[in-house]
Amino acid sequence: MFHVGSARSVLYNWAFARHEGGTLVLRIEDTDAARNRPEWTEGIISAMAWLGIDGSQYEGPYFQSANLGKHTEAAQRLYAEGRAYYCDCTRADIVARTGDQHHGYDGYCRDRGLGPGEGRALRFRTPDEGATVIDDLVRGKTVFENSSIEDFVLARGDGSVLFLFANVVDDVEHRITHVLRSEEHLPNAPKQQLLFEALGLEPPAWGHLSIIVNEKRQKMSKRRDKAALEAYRDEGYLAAAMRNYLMLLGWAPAGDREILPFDEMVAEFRIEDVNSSPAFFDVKKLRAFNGEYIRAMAVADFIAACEPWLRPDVVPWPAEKFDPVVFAELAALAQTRVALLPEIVPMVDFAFLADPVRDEASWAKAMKEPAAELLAEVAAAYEQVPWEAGPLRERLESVGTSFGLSLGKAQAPVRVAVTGRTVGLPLFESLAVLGRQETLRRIESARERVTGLA
RNA sequence: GGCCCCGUCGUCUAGCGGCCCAGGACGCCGCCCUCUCAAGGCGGUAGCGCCGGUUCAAAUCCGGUCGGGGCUACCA
Repeated sequence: MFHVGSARSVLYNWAFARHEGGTLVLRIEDTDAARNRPEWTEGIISAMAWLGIDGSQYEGPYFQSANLGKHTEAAQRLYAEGRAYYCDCTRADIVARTGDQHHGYDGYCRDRGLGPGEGRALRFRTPDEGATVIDDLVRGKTVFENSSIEDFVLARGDGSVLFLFANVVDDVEHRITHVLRSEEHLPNAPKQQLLFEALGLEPPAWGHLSIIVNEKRQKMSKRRDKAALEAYRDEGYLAAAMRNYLMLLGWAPAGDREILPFDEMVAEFRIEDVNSSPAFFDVKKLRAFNGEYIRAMAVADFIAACEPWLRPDVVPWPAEKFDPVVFAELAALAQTRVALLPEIVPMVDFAFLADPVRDEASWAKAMKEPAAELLAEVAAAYEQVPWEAGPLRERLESVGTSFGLSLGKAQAPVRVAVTGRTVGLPLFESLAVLGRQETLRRIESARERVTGLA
């Protein structure tokens, strides 16, 4: 699963890496689970590919267990140097002593001199005095009193190391220079920085990006919120629009610009300019951006982008009725009316359905007096006209006039008769594409129904 | 509870002591255009959480307060 929050970090990461000419390391921070859940990795990779981050721009996936030897080696070194000690306390022991579920470790085994053994965890001996300051690229300096940092666990009773520690060793292994991640990891930063120092290594530059929140201002969750990037792709959002929108969460290019080419954003982007307050993911604005990007496309590109929603197995009309030439003509008319790709389907379905859908609300609204008579007159007038938008419009307009109706009023019954709905593509162009025979058939069928009902 | 982070229109943001009785965008409202619906054009709506201080001058600096959030595992 690819969390939007992560997507955002990756995006920044990427922009930053491009800026610095670096490489992105894709690391699945899960020793065993990720191996058993290849779809996690695939999800991340496919989401990255969708956003335009191709395989040549990252390394990975990389699993912690691949570096097991180095992890235990580093842990042993810290133990040998007295920077870590063994502890046989269970969670229950600690709670019994401190009387508080939410209290950190109390340091009970600090000076008991326990050696390694089955069931004994290795804890880091946190400095008693002083403070650890995290100089963060996005939030400035944050001071953590060392006394407020508990003696956290480095390795479990079975010898396997924890994420926090494995992370540090892996960062060294990968020669990571910048750790850009989500704000929720900020409390881990001082612990890891202490670890770098204990290992005699230079800590990386930190950058903790704010989280993305839902309407309740809480961290987006995969369970509650639509946080998987792939879901947006499947709903018809364009990668370019998505990535443009995502870039604007917490950062803005100069000059009151919002929609601009990704290359320009990358060139202008500086991690130091990212603001540190959480942002709400506003789907309405994303949708508006998507519409802008769709309108900016060449018609041929728009048609190509619609393809996934035109596949025979997802489409509401019989596959053999689909005509790409007809679709191309209608698509040109639909482009300014589509904000999300799948919205194209109900706009053009009338052309490929044997009978148009019948939206009852539309019928009730449009098929009032004198609809039946008007439909009959229009049908008669359409028997002979040159079958082009201009003449079609003129004839309907003059029929309307004879009923004392404006064009706006007069077109409604015809529109509903032919397309089934009260709103849609420009009517006369649509009729021109549909053809005389089918248009007359639908008008006649609608007239009969209206008469029958009356 | 403890540690930490955050606080400009409903939302995303610009702003880094005078250019700001706060600019842009989405949303919303109105008008124009118009065969419906869009698109487009024009206009409008709405905000510096609060209280003190520093200063000739504060959205911008300082203190406090209130509010929101994150973390708090031998998970990642």
